[in-house]
Amino acid sequence: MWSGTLDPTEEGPLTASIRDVAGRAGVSVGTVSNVLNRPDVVSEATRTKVLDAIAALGFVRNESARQLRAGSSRTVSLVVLDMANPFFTDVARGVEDVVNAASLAMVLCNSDDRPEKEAAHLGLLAEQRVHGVLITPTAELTPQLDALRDRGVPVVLVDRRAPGPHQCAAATDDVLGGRLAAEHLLERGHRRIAFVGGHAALPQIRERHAGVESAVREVPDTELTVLSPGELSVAGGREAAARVIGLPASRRPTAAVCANDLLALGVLQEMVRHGVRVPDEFAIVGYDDIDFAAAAAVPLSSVRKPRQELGRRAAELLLDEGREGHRHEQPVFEPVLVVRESSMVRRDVAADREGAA
Amino acid sequence: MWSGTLDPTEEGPLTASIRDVAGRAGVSVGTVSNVLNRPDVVSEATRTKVLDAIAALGFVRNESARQLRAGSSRTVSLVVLDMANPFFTDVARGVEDVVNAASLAMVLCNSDDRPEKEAAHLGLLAEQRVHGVLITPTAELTPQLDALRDRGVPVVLVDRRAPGPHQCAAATDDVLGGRLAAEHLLERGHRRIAFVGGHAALPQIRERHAGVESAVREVPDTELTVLSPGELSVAGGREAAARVIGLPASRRPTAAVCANDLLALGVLQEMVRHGVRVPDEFAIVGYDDIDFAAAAAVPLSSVRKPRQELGRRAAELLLDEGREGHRHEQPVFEPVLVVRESSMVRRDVAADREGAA
DNA sequence: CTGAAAGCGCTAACAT
DNA sequence: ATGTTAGCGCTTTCAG
Repeated sequence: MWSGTLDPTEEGPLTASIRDVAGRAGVSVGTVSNVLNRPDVVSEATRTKVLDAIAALGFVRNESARQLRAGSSRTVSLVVLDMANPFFTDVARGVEDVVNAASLAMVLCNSDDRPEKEAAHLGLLAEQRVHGVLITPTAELTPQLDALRDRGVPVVLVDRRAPGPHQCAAATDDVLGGRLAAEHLLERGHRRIAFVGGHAALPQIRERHAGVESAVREVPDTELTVLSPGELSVAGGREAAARVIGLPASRRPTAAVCANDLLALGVLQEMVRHGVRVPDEFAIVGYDDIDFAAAAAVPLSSVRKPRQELGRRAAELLLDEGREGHRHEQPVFEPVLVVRESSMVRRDVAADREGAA
Repeated sequence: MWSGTLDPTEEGPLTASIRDVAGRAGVSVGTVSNVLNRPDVVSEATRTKVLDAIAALGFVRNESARQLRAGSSRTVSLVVLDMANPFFTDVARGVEDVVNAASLAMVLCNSDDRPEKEAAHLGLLAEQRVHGVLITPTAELTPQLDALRDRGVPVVLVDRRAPGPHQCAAATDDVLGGRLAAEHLLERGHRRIAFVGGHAALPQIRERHAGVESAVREVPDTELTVLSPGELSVAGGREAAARVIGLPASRRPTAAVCANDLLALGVLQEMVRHGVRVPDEFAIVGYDDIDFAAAAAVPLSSVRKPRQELGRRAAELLLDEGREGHRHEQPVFEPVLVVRESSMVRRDVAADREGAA
């Protein structure tokens, strides 16, 4: 016999449970559950009865209860370094496509490039028994990530190479990217080049730096100035540019490779503000090739990464982790240099420079 | 007597429960729960015993179980129209600050301006018994929102006026915003003005349009051309600009007010691509004043809204909905016009224009 | 201060 | 095809 809490004549103000539905439809809870999860196994007649009751009561499944039973949630989490960086929202778009197609939900977490925030998020995600975690970690890898993996939660690194073979990662060849940017500037005749990075703890940044450095080293009589503004943002770029401008002319770089486009945009702004002509007096190459790069005051040359594809691939790897006989994969995408106005030296200027050299 | 599933000598590969902890610490589950939730009520000695067991087992609370018991989750959801629009990530930042301070988590959902996606998200959120929903709804208000509210889930509209007094909303005076933009262009001597909106169903867009229209109407011998590209994005802006360029010179507008900055950036790009000089031949005013507006090829004039503040305020209202004696509030923020180069006519050109008129 | 036990809503055996 | 029931992990009375 059913003894629900709801008077069947009036719809309760609060949430109806599966038992209320069963009561109203005159069936058992098991049957209601079947209607919800295996509709084919229940007769047409009772199914409509149940569906009617559901509609009448405004019943909505309680996901917590499902999860508790199932042991894990239907949610995949993407933890990014900077939600405001379009690079990451593009990655997120790729993730979302794949994850939604698998009828899972994506939740976006922002670590703000701060380990404490990252740790807090990972803690919550662990408590929520998320289905999997996609993450671009801050600086060094947290032990929390291993802990998660130990508990059986798939973890895939995004835009970051895996430190070992025991995990999946979808990354970009950032050494190559840095090299492409630097070689381009060297070919254009630049000899004093700046690398605008962030705090050097981030491996992606270190790799880009390494690429730039090795390219610059291969050419004689070159000089590399490294700048590390406080954050990888437009403000950080402005900060770095201000420092460049402050250098004595003899040591001042004539071009910069920036570790991302936000920095590049900031450098550009500050240069323009000080009347430094870009690219004639100072050339700039960004990194990521976010959409705004092409729309900048001076359209920005940039090292393009397959942003959505990175997210998609990472998500696919994550979903595969659950399957039988999964093998960890670590695809590395090749970046491509997109040359725009910010690094195109006009012929006359180039000639001047050669004349002076 | 305890009968857990874990051999106390080895740490289980899977998740330990509160019972395992209790077993290992030699106390009851109630006590473990107390250590977790009301540490002050348990003696120093047992507390450390329990804490040790927790550490040894790598125990992590199961949030689903907590939620099931509590009836609602510790999560607030923000549903936005376009995750890739920096306006919304700025709003999200404001929300996050408030929500985290209340030790709740924020999850960001992207409706992509599509009612079906919005509906799908709201459905999931209902199942998850979220603590509250902040939303910039697509077009007309979904019945689902009322349904959520009926179930006792607080809902606050963001960047959108409430249709009635029975809900909270944090909005901007978009009629004023549209008017500010249009008056500015009229003062600069423009008489044929374009309004670049999206599909006119979005009330925010309609209001901006209304503001522009009323300002234009007040001046004799003016003409307003309305363009409605497919989406409120950079691509949409390019599309609109292409249409403007296609108009016969006699009817072609000399300036545009765009419904958001992405559109404005698109218009700018397309104009530049066709050799139309901005602002001399075509002036542009955007809307939202996202950070990238100032960094555009031609720095963009824009109607500034308090983006983070909008998010913060909305989140505060949401949190207040839970409290005793809550009164619905509908703050309306005043936008401010920020004039930059994209709408500054050079003196000589202005003189030409006057001479011609 | 601690232990015992009920129950949140759901699913999946198992029984009918 | 449908009903019955155990139990997922946790919190919270209520006893002791």
